[in-house]
Amino acid sequence: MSRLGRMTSRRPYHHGDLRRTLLDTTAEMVAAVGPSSWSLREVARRAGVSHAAPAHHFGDRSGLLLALATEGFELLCDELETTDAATEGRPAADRHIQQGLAYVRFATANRGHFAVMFRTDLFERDAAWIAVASRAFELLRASAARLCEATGRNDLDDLIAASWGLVHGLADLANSGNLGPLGKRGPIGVAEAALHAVIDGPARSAAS
Amino acid sequence: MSRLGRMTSRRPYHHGDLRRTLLDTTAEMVAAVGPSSWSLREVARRAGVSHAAPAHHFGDRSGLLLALATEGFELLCDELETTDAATEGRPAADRHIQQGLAYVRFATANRGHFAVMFRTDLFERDAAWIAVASRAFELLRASAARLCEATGRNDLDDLIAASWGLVHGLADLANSGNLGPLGKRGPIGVAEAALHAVIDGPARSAAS
DNA sequence: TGTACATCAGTGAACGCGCGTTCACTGATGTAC
DNA sequence: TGTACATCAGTGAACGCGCGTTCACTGATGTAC
Repeated sequence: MSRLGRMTSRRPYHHGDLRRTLLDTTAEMVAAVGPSSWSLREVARRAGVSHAAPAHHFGDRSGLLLALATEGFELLCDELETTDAATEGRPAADRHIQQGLAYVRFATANRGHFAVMFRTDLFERDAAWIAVASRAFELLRASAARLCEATGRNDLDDLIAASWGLVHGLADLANSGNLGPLGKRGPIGVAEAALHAVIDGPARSAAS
Repeated sequence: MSRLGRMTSRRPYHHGDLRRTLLDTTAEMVAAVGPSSWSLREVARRAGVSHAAPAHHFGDRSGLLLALATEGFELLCDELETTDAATEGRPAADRHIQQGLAYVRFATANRGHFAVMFRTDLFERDAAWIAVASRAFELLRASAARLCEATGRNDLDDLIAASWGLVHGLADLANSGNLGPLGKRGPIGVAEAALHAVIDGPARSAAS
């Protein structure tokens, strides 16, 4: 087979956007096999690149994970901010619920990222990770604080813990396939009903 | 050094309770490095036994994980049932909150088990796993149902999803060290406040 | 427009390692008679 | 109480494998003049 005959398959020496490709491929692999069982070599293989190439962009295994985790928080912040902007003018309780749903939406749509973001045993936290993780937390806090102010609640920290725990837990259970019969409505549906049941109180939930 | 001089260190050929020891050791390792990064050989090493010994009791790697996961659900059921018995006669809301705290207590006290129980990508579900996982779910459902009946709520499924998600999420965040400033009260303290804020409603939480 | 050179991105061979599993074995225990 | 034998639990050597990392390299790109 002549090399000259193939016009389109002539892979260039430089990849073009290898960094991006490696992040995407790793996210896919992590979503499939978890944040520990993927391998650098397999990622490189799927990206169509020699197994030593990733080192150029991320240093080592944990460098790639750190980059993925950081990107995850950025995507989460985007989702939260977009949702916040899109719900402007609506009641604080509604908006807070929508923030929670944004969390679940992000987590189920980006399973690879989500599976890695909080696994600080797998990488060394750096300034960028801390900054963006804090930013995500602040967005959540702001939403909860708005709700507290609107309703006269004075249990901000408890509301944060409850909201975050609830959406985080449901996202994790959904991603690991453990919602069982509860999951018939899909992760977002379950989370929406659960948040209503708990933020608005049972009366409203029952009425809906 | 003479072998005859040591009376106590004469390790017997048979271990005595190797199965138990392997489960404990694996739980420790999983708690330390996650449910994928532990190795059968290291577990055997720590148990002071040849690396081929575990195969005798669990077949292979995933067999050991399945056993650990199943035991985890048994421990969880124990915790829930004990707590349920201990709170007899108290109001349904209190009892439901205590069930949630039992979940968090179990998850933080048995991190290795908890990290494995829902990871059905790592082992093949068998009849025993399904049975005991269902039993745990039924305990949760029963507690939520009692609360619904006592208060006239008709959103059982939503209450289950909210409660389970909340405690599961907080347990996971606590175990991965991501509760941040929220975690100052400890996982149980956070969960208790969050459950109050959401089950009793904010009024009571604020008053406490 | 052309040439020299620095920089960058990706290669491929080599390394050493720990792993899971298999297998024929041996030491210990329990049971039948 | 003693002997034969089956069963069970653990051994240790061997296998083949995929892994992460290192390293000298080469192809491609960009910049200075």
